[in-house]
This record gives sequence, structure tokens and C-alpha cells, in this order.
Amino acid sequence: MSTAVHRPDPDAELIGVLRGRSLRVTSPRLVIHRLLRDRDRHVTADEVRDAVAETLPGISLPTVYATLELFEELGIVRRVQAGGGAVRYDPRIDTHHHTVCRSCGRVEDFDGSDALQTALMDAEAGARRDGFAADGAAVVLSGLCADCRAAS
Amino acid sequence: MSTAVHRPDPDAELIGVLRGRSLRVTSPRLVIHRLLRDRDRHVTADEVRDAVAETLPGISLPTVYATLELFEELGIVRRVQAGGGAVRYDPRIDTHHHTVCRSCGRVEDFDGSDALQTALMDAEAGARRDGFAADGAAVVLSGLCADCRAAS
DNA sequence: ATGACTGCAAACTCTTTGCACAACA
DNA sequence: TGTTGTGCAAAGAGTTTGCAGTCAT
Repeated sequence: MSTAVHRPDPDAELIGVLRGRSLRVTSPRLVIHRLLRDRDRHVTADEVRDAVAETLPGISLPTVYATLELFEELGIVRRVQAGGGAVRYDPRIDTHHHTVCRSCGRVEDFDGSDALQTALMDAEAGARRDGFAADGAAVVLSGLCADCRAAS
Repeated sequence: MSTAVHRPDPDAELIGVLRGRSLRVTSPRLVIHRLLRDRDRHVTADEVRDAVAETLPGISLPTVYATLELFEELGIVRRVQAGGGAVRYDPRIDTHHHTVCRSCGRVEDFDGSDALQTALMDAEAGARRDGFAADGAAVVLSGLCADCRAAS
């Protein structure tokens, strides 16, 4: 039971990636990384700031943005542009899509069917044939969430 | 040859719709409507303002936004949220999607396959089953446009 | 010690709001 | 004439930038 690595320390994981790129291991990076793992839900920069401020009271929004941008480059989060409000950062890396409520702005995950996935890959291939080097497809369903529909 | 309506006057069309809702026929509405017909391409509010300013020098951005919002309600344009920049207003009402260049922000149309359309409708139906009243599906392919790829 | 990273403040872009005047019906 | 729509100015949300100081290496 000594070299148990069944559930690797997420910090250690991040530290490895940062070291591998000669980037510095700093408190904001560690704390934000933990937050993303704990929430496992797309969050806005503001939400990250508020949540992280409990641990690092001095955290600044520019640092949050810089860190999330870095994490995006590292493949730790994905930017999600859904609806008109703030950009979301999604710790779910696997292929999935989003619903956005036209009324309250709420954004939820939604897993596409295999057929959708195939059709999107075909669409990317088609775009490439036209000279556009597609590297990602995002689907956003808009409408009314259950709560807003009940309230109206 | 008197009652020729083969190519109905777009102004007359808009005027009819406005009258039908007891809305007023004003210069900004007519001129912006014409612009959208002429361009037949998704435009930003800023682009509309610049283009319309040639005809109506005093046009204001709030009026442009108000008019585009009205046109959206009337089903004349569709809001397109693609990439990080400004919202686009698309005079193409029929179902189609968009590519957005990660480098220059350029947005282009792209027609999905029937398979994609079917898969999206299935996705909407699935979301409805989960309580989300989906009424639209938008696909955005991100990547590098031909120009930006050539330049890199 | 050195340079990357942070925090602060300020700027910037896009969009909306409040209010008085103009103009459509 | 009575509103509806417009223009102006200003505010607002979200994000980025510049710079001085701090801290990981």
C-alpha cells in the first residue's frame, strides 16, 4: 500500500505539466485547478474569483483570466461560449455540448448522440475540404429550461 | 403588367409586417432592412451603423441595436453568437451554421448535411424529454481560415 | 539573482439604459 | 395630438493591458 497511485494527486498532476513546460507552480494555479476539479462544472471567471477568494483573499480577476487561459492551452479546460453572458470554462474535456436558457442564461451539459458526433466530424472534414482547418465543433441548444418554463 | 409582384418590393414587405403589428415605419428601419437585403451576410451592429451612416448620417448605435432586436423578433434576422467578438445578425433565416477563425475572427456560413440536421433535431427532442424546451440548435466550427493558415 | 507571475488600476469593447426631442399615425 | 421611435450621453458587463512589486526557481 505504499506506492498507491490509484487516485493520483491532482496537484501532482498539474505540477508535472507545469514543470514540463518550465512554468512556475504558484498558489493561484494550484487553487484554481483544485476548484475546477471539485466543481466539475463550467464556471465563469467571476465565479472562479469568488470561490478562490476564500482561500486566496487577494486573488485578482486578471490572474484568474490568465490562469484559465493557460489551463486552456494546457488542455485542462475548454472555453465555452454559450449565450450572451460571460464565457464559461469547462473542466469537462471530453466531447459534449451545451444547452442555454434564453430566459435565465443557465448553461447545462448535454451529451450528443453518436450520430451527432459523426455528423459533426463529417462537417469538419467538409470544412477542411473548403480550406477551413476546423479543429473543434460546438453545439448550443437554446430554449427555455424547466424552471423558466414552469415560471412562465 | 400592372400588378407585377414577381419581385415584391422589400420595403413594401417590411411595411406590411410593421403595419400588421401597429409599429411605425421609420427611416432607420427601412434603411437597415435594405442593407441586410443587399449584403445578405451576417453583420455586426457596428458594420450596420457604418454602412447606414452613408444614408442616414445621424444614425445611432442604440437605434441600430433596437432595430436589429426588433427584426429578430419579426423573424427577419437571426442573432449569431460565434467566437468572442461582437454578435452577428444574419439575414439568412434558413437553417445553416457557421465557421469562425480562431486567428482573425472571420465568420463564414456553412450548410450542414441532412444527417447533421437530423441529429440536431434528435438532440432537441432529447433535451425536451429532459425538460429543456429547445427551440434552436447552433453549430460553430472553430479553426483556422484559409488565409490565416497560409499566413502562418 | 533573475525573470515569471501577480495584483492593482485603468482602458477597452460591446451592449444597454434614461431621458428629452422628433416624427409617424 | 399622442405616442412610438430616435439620438445623445452615460452607465454597465466582461475582458484585456501596463506596470511595479513579489516570489518561485
